[in-house]
Amino acid sequence: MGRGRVQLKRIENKISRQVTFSKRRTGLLKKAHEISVLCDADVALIVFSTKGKLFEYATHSRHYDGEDLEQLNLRELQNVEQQLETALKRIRTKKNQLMHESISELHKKERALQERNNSLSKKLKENEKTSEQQIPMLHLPQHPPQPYPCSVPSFANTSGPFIGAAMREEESVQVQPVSTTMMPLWMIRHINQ
Amino acid sequence: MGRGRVQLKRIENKISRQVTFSKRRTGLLKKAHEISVLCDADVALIVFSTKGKLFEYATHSRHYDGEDLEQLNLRELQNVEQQLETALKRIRTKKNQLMHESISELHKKERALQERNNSLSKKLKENEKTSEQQIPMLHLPQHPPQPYPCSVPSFANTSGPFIGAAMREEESVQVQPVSTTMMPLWMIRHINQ
DNA sequence: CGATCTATCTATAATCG
DNA sequence: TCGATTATAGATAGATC
Repeated sequence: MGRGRVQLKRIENKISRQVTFSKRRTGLLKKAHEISVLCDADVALIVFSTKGKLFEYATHSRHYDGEDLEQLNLRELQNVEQQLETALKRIRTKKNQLMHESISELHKKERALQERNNSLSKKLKENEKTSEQQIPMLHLPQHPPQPYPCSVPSFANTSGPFIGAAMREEESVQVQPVSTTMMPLWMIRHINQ
Repeated sequence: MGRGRVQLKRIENKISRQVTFSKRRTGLLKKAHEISVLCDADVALIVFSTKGKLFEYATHSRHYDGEDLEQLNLRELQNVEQQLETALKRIRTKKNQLMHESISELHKKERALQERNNSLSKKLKENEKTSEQQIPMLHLPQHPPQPYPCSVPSFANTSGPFIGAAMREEESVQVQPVSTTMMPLWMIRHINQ
């Protein structure tokens, strides 16, 4: 639109990319609003600029801040509570599974290294018999002989500081097919700010 | 667009509303895609038809289904877990507060009714002295004398079946100002399908 | 329902202040 | 960085199949 055909690729000129973003963002929000009104549809639209600035539109926005929470009746709250609990359970399950695998992997490596270590020591000792050189043993910090856990406990309060990292991908942009389970992960971050 | 100006209000004709929805939805998704590519922006767009059918676009979609969860590293999971926990805490706090208020309100009403009841009984007895009519006392089902709770316990597992109700509002649609805490409640429901 | 076809209406790229 | 302006590209309402 406007004076010249548009190539569908990143605008390299920073200035005009910024300008285009501003204009198209406005247009997009407007259209989102229009379709919601004209067609009685629920719409949620979230746009982040390259710099991370957030713009959004939503047909009804029952936020998670105190004031709007007031509006929710008990049944709604029970529903949300249930939903969040289920999500939390899944996240924990996955996290524990990953830690489990991680630990298992480390044990394996540890054993392998220990064996290697032993065989090296052995060879060294043999060498020492033929030479006069003394090479000190390497002492690795020793884990207590950890029993292999059947289930890893939940680590509810061990989260580190928020690292808003690496959620961008360069060329994976495309129209997604319809699915009811889709939700970009970074959206969740905005539940709590 | 097209042959005639558009009034920004719900299209009453069901057929053309449906058609318009289909056309504009396509356009909206396309524009969402374009701005994301042209301006290197992250975009998430979710549209529900009146009938609840879901359409969406997202620049990167790390879903919550098993497969994509695989991709998430521990740090990500810890973050999400923390976020969900915080959200859950707030939801519970609010729910408990509402129940608390509700109980308090009911107690108040109960007391008022009891007083009214007592005074009515009194009057009745006085009347009985002057007439021969016998009017039976009203027996209300009696609550045990409930102590006023300082804190209402959490009802983690009392949620009823999901009721996907009443999230629509007729005329509250408008472009929202930018905020970092916004997230429509109904989105959360889609975390767990 | 979708797809296609215009006539029109909108959005916006380029430009200037 | 912002608003206006304007020429055009693009979106789409209504109609037809």
